[in-house]
Amino acid sequence: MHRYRTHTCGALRRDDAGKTVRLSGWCHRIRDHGGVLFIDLRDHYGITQIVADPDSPAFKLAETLRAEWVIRVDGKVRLRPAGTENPELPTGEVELYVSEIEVLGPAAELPMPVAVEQDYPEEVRLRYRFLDLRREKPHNNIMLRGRVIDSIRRRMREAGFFEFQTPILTASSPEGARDYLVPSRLHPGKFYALPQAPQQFKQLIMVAGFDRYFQIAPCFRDEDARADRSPGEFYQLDLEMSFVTQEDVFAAVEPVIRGVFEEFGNGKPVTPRFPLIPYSEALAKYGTDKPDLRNPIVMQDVSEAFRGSGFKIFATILASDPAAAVWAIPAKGGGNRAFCDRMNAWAQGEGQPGLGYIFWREGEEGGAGPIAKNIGPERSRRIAEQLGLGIGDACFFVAGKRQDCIKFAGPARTRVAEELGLIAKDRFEFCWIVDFPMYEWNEEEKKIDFSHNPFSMPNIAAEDFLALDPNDKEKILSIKAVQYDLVCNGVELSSGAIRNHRPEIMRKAFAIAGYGEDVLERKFGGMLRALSLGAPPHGGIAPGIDRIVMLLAGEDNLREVVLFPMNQRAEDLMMGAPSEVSPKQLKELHIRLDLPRK
RNA sequence: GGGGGCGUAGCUCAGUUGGUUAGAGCGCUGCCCUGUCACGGCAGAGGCCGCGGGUUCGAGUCCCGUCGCUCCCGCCA
Repeated sequence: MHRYRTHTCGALRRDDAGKTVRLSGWCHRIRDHGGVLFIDLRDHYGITQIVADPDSPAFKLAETLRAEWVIRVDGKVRLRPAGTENPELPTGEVELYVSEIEVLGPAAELPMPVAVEQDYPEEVRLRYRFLDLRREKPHNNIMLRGRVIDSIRRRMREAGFFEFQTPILTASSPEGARDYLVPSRLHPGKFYALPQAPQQFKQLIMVAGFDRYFQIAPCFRDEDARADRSPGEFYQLDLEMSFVTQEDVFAAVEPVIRGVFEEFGNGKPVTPRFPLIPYSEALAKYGTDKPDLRNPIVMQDVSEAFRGSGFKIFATILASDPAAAVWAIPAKGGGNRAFCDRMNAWAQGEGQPGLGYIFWREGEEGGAGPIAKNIGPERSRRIAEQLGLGIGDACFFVAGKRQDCIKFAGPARTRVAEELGLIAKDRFEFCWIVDFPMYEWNEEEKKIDFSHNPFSMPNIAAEDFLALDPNDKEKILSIKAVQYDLVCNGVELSSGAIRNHRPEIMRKAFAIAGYGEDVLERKFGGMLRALSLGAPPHGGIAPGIDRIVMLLAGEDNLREVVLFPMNQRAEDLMMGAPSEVSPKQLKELHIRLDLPRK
């Protein structure tokens, strides 16, 4: 007989009755009736009921067991007495009548219970993560994560991709997020950086001729956390392909993502063909570049209905600024004053002056509410017509500079849909956001900046781009990059691009953003040299593994799908990271501390 | 760096307009209980009410500060 077990705690069935077996596991729950005692013995695979009574030689020891002790039990499998089977358990038809118990790992009083489904504070859960992970939900989430990654690897290999490892200790990169730095012992005053993403490496892999790269890649960024953004480190399905257009990347990635969501999405419908939505259209219709398409509300520009109207606030805004607009958020089924007032109060809570509205009800086809009174029935009827609204519906309005009002209209659109219950929860709605602007205007520094990743290819002919006048601000700001995002249910899953593989275009692109040749050489010299020695056109994308698993697990916090997450302040409460180091270690690294005074 | 929420027993939480000795459930200790599966019953231990200061005859409760956790903004693909 094996030292610890002949079966797992999820294995025994009716057919095993009569066998003498050995199980090991944790005491999940103990029910001591005095004369008969039950232990639910738990391991990774399941739960089996152990029974002891005073006739058993193990009874005395059994009475001393407590929750979460690890024990080994020997005994005979028997059918449970008729009427006492537990249909909730796969092993519920049988039980193990115990003859011998060995305590393998006793447990002190628990800082948090394991066998209870309840919410516990993050601090306790993270400090005792190993206990938290024994619980069913966290345990299953982590197993789901592993299965998702297995499936992704299989799908990527089948699609002709090959997995590579890229360095963890690398060079600090000038663009993007703050780096995690690692001091060099051999090179006083110099530092490695942990990669924010293997961006340059994967491009170099393409230059090296490997054609199709992927990696479940750890990425490190020293930025503040959010619920959907882990502090410090996270994983991406990083991939890159040579000789491809944007369409080729979509055609490669979309089936992998869709397949994974269909495989692990518990039957929830997945968008059959991910629609392409230009960035500017996404902002106009949904008020965000990561729209939740489960929300059916589509916004529209209704400026014309307010221009020169009796609603002076909006009319004045429109008259005073050619860039101003009035944005409409239609609210089907929201046609009552209570709802409209509630939304207005919400907007005020968000620091807005309010949220103007019209609603339509029986007998007031010309619209009700203060705005309708001011603009008159003709104009409000035109608005209803433009947005396809009728009796029982409402419409909210946001006015101002386009960018400003979109910033608020997006959350308002979400809020309206949530309040009215318009969001179809049980589905995965995907889309590609395309045609991101290449540059944006930096108002503070009065200069042109890259709006995304500087490695993206501009979406105009090479000769036209090279011929651009760096002072032609309007033309430059209108240029799109071959850059795209993958969005699901309002969560940005991924960002990618067709890369700029032409050194002269790269030089021009950086020059427009105000970077001289010397800066470019210093920061990206290696990359430029690689691109000047025979680089294939290439592009890729990097879907976030953690966010994919988060969506599939139905969680709204990344920490629920990360094995050992750090807290919001980027501390590992269990391991005690970050920690101070010895003076000797610092000396070796040529580092002297200069701590902030407190 | 900024804003919101929270902080009471090992854990989850209640605690009235400021008023005597701060409560409940789970867990823990002891006792009872032979078919439970969130077993049940009786008894008990366990509190710097995050910390510091203030107002008050009196503060878990009100005010100020501070620390911690969390959500958001900034930041971040």
